[in-house]
Amino acid sequence: MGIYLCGPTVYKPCHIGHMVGPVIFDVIKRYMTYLGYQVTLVINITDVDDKLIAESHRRGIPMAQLAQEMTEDYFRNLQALGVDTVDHFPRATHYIPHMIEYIKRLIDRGYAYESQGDVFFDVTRLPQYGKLSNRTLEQMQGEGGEAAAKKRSPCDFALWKAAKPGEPSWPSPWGPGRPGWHIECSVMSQHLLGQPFDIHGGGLDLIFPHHENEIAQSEGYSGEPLARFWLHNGLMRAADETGKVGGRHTRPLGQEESEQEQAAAKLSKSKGAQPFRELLEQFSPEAVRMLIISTHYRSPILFSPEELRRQEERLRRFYRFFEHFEQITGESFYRLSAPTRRDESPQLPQDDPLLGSLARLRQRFLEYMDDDLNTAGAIGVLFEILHELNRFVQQQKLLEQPAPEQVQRLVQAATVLRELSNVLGLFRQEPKPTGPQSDQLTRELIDLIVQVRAQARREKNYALADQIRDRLGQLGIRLEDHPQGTRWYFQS
RNA sequence: GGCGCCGUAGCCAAGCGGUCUAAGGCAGCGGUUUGCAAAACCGCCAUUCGCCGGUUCGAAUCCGGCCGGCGCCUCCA
Repeated sequence: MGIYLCGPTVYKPCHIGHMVGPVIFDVIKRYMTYLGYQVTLVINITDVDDKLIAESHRRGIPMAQLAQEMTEDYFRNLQALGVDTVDHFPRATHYIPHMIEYIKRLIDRGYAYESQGDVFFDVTRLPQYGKLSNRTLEQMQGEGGEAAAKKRSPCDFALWKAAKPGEPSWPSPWGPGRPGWHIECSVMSQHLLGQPFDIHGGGLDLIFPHHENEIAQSEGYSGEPLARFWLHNGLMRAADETGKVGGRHTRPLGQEESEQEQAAAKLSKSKGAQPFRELLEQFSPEAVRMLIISTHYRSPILFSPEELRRQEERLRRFYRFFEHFEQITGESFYRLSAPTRRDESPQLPQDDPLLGSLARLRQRFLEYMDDDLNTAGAIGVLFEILHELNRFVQQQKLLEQPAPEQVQRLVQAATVLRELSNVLGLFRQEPKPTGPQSDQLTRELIDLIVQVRAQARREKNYALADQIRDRLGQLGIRLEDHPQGTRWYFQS
């Protein structure tokens, strides 16, 4: 099974919006693999483009260097998020000869024409043009500006652009130039996955013109469909000035809309588009993954710091259990080995109250995933599983006096959580403390203070102990006293 | 103007014709527990799904209108 996702144009550091598609498709690949499919996942890198040229001129560095830097930024961010299921990251500039051959064939077949060193796709030759985005040539304005004069029809789009002085270029039968925006996806997807392949994905904003034009090129080239299924993810939007997440903005009837009430806007058009690596200084990558998959993939996601904090809070419920689990069993939850395939998952005894319940919850999780990748519903089930596990720990007093046979049942039950959270790419390793003050010295100093406080508590000097806890709390460090000792963590 | 999406509790969010007097989470409120907190556990927190009509034995779910929000319409994931 072949999947192709449109990746970034690497001219600026990527923001959180660029992470939505990769996380969703990472989950898709994980789930499909879990179901037993052999999946090849491709995400392309567009490393030649007008915006790259403009940015490289502005910064006074070669386009290739800019692209390399931004590609590395992109890879680092994907890695932080645990997106490690991608098989190929083809780069447009590595496919120039393929593209030239591809364009030549389109000209030969009468779908493209050369004009003053540019090559354009002739959309009038393809009656079905516009079928993906449900629009017709009559409805469209087409592109104005300087390119318009060279085109037969205003809706024709560039396959090859003649180089202007000072622009990076490659030799071609039509003179030195560079590829147009859409051609790399047609060429690289065909090269790596064949045509048609199974799923083509991208942001909702790419349906037109990008994907429409890919279809035109690919169908013009071979007469075959490009992809069997199209999957477009909702866009991430930034919350408004007030930081309010709610998009409804109810106000008393008759009251005028005030200046401040600006609606949430698309990230690329707002100041919410902070470089992703800066965001990671304040929030854990797992919170970002959680945010992305807590909404159905086709819906827009509202981004705000408040929302990410909420995700951190949700995750902490799981982390606390994992700590308890390790205390009880002596094993790390993160390293539990669990079935990696749906059909390898063992039958759990229906008559066991705990394990029978887990079996039903597991079933519900899978039903959600089968239903158009309802990750939000599936995560809801994960919380119900967590609740069952916590309840069992409480009822059996496993932290105080763990009976071996009950511990064994807990491990079996937790293995179900391990199996299912793997499918979502969650909890794959122990979370690192995040926050600007999370360096090692700080952590050791906090450990020291906590030890001193423990001594005070032993001496029943509760006034001092409480004062330390309060003051640390003011610094964003939260303490929890457990029978087994004190746990602390940063709270952003 | 054209094409399309959305409106569920204070907030986020699932639900897509009956099992919905609507999952799950955040926040909040009681209780168990705790030196006190926190966490965990027990319980509470939308008879109602933007508004108005219609279809149906039955609607948050389908249709129409209205109100409100958002995206795309040539280079944004």
